[in-house]
Amino acid sequence: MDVLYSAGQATASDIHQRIPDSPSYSAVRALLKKLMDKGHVVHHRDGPRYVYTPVLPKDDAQKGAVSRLLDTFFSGSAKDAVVNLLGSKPLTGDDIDEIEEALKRLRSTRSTKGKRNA
Amino acid sequence: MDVLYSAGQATASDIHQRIPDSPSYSAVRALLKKLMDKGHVVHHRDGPRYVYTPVLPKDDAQKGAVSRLLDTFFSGSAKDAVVNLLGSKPLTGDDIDEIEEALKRLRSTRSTKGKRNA
DNA sequence: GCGATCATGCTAAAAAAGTAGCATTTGTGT
DNA sequence: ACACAAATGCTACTTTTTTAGCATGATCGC
Repeated sequence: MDVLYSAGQATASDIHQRIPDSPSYSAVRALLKKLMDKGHVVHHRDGPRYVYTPVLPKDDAQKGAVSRLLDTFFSGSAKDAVVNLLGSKPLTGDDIDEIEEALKRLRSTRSTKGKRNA
Repeated sequence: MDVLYSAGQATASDIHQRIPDSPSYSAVRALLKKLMDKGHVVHHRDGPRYVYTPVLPKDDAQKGAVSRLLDTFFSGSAKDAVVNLLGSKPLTGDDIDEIEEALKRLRSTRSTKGKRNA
């Protein structure tokens, strides 16, 4: 599913190739069939092969994944996660500016100005 | 493993209880034994039971998990993830202040002032 | 059209995970 | 000390997953 969400859609062999230490091609195909049965993915024909697509919209899956990560490693604190992210990867000046703007928007959204708590 | 990283350490029944839709207690115990064999967790006695602890330090596991999430849902962009996080959960004013400070520290670290790119 | 190639549909077998249950050990409370 | 509760060690069994392989159907190049 990670591959599917990352690529948007993929064929069986795509998926097999993009999984590090992946099981056999047979296993990947069997899994895809099971995911089809369970309704987690759909496929459509593209020439001689199937292209698989996740059913749950990416945004929804993302929400769940982020929430799980927050709970597991950041005690559910988005703030802690953000601070960690800021330190984990190099950001360009433009990146920082964008984040700054998002922060500004956040502040202006928060009730009336000057207040200190939620 | 999520439970272990979230709690720091846990007993078999802790883990069993904290997993939603969890398999049987037997399965959890069997899995823990396998994780022991593979060297992913260790345990020590605490009275009549075992307390399990992950071997890989939390920071390392976190790094891997964050990296995977970034790749799967944010094209590897920490900036996109941060912006998403800012919009996903309500933050207190203090939270925003802390993030602001982290941003400030980041800017001051980045080469000489006034520059626009990495 | 024809052969080669590639992906699928399917089957059978091996490997792994999940399950249940019980004997044994450890600790708790009376 | 004793009965009771709880967790482990172990074992046998069931279910699921993984695997390999082959026949069928679709596409591409010649």
